[in-house]
Amino acid sequence: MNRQAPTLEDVAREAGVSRATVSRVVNGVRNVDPSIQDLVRGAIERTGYTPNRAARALVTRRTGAVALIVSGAGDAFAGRVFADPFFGRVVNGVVGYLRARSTQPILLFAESEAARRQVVDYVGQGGTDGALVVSVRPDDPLPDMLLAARVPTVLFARPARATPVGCVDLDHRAGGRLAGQHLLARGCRRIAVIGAPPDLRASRERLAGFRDALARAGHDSPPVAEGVFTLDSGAAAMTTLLHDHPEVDGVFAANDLMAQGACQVLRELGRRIPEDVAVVGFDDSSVAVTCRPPLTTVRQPVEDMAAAMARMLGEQVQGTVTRTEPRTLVFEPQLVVRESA
Amino acid sequence: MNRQAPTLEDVAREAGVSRATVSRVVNGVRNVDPSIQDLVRGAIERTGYTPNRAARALVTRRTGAVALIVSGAGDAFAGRVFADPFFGRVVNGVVGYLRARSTQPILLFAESEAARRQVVDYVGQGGTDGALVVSVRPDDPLPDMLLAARVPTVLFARPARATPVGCVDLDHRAGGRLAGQHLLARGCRRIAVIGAPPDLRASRERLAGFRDALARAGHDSPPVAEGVFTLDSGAAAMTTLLHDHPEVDGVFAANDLMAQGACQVLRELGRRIPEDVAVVGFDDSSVAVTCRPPLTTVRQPVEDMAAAMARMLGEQVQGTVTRTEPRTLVFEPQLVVRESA
DNA sequence: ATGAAAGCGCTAACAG
DNA sequence: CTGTTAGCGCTTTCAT
Repeated sequence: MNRQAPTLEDVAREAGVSRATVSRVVNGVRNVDPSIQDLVRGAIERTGYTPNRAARALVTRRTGAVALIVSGAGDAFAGRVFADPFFGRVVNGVVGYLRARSTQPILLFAESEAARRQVVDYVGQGGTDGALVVSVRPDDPLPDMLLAARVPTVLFARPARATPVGCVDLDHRAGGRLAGQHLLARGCRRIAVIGAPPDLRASRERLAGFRDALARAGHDSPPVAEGVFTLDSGAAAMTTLLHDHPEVDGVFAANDLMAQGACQVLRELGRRIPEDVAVVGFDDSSVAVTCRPPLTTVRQPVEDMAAAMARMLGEQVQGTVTRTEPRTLVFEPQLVVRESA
Repeated sequence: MNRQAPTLEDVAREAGVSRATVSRVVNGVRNVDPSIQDLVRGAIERTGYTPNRAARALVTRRTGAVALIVSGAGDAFAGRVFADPFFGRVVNGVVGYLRARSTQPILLFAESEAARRQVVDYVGQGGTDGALVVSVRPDDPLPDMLLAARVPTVLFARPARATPVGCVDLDHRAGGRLAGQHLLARGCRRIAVIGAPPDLRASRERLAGFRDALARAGHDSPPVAEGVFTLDSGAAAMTTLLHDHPEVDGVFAANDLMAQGACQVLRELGRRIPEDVAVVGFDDSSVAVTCRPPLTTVRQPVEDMAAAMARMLGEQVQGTVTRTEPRTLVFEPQLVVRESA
């Protein structure tokens, strides 16, 4: 245990070559005689050499790691994040992309003011080469903090305030429209909405798109009950809706989790889905499949968006000096029809 | 953008002192004249200095970061992990403990052979000071790989093979017993079990404890249908159970997610919970509360266990040369009575 | 194709 | 209490 980890120097001595040569072999640089390569590889094997990340990062100014920061607020934040299948899809998308490029994805939680500071310090001090941020709150200060710390950053979803930073986003309005058209097409006439916090651009646009669709078909603007993306809040909103509009025959929920909550309430009250009330969700997260009945929903290509986010960051980090404008990549939603509508 | 990040040297020049003094101020070492401290702090402010993590880690041989590795297998691994509220509790426990010690918790996913290699490289090359591992599979090779790479490691749950490594675990047998006693006490007589993969020690012990309780009360060993900890598998197991034993009046599921699946099936078939069939889960994860009806369950003090795991690792990393035996810390489960039983 | 040498930015003895 | 001096382990010119 006392033995220090072997260094490049040790390997060089063992192989009878210089440090530089060993370094070249380790990093797969050409211009090394094949026989010497074997020699070195043998020595590496024997010594059990492992490069030292810190030393390498110090000179290359690169860590080979990228942070995926889930940012929001509240106690038991991780618990909430882990209860929402949406994040799983983001992580999968990012991890899939980064693995193939032998970059280490690192998941960080910024759940409080103190945590934000710690996280910004970590990446700002060169703990990673850049940051991918998924914010839960619209007025999240994290992106600005990251920018101030000169950390290459890409966001999932455009921030409320215009910020000079790359991001990927969805055409939420088109998604809302898709939901509205579908409900109309299957004959619903007394339609209601379980909305989401209107301070989120995504919430507003989903709702606007949905209203669009109804308006174009000559329908009134639907009643809206607001939730906060959780199952419980969806159930509560559905209860409210049913109380005020017992004759409702179609519901659009701003995400799948709330749609699931709505379904639970509906079924408890003996309403058949979709016969009595049709339900459309949003996201196409994993609950859309496990929900009873499986949800018809507006699919957000989250994995693709996440991968694109990682790719954008990669380009920014590689940073050919060409300082390109931070772009926003907008993806198109898609209606997935299952049983609930 | 071209300006190099300021270094200790720059700050020293700006403040008119030596590098060492600035370093002392930055690291809060005593023995620095207060007036000079102010001088230095001013210079830091003006230059916008941020310490370089790599340089610091290189000399201190410490990163101030700890990896929390979620290890398992399968496509869309992150998706599954994020669908299981259990992990959220682990993360919360670890994060809570580490934050207070200004250590950066880093979440890593080891979902495939390649990923495992990458992750072991990352931490083995000094990317973090140690690893906390939560394995999904009993024969996970990761702990051994970590050990071979000389990474300080602590596990959540004892591994199948004896491994010289610290871990925290639950008295699963006692937990099973608690569930059995409760079902018996509320008058259930035709009891069945939704089990979990028997290659997991935890599964076997929960079941053994449950059987214990029944046996002591003079009951036969209950029928068992096996699931894999997911909602779907719980529903499927419940369906099987009802088919083979339609008269069942009490069910013990090896985790909450499966219990929830069971509840869904039961309700669809018109069985009232707990009047017709009482259901007891395991874990007391967040679904226990959101489930309809809320689940009576065996609580696993996951947050405490996770914090203890982080603490053990901390002690190991600080490593007074005293090489203590790797211990296993065993926690006691607790019955939480809600509505389902 | 290989080696020698100069740091990367920081901490930690050791002097003074 | 402060400054000087060695490195930590690695990559990377620049010679050879």
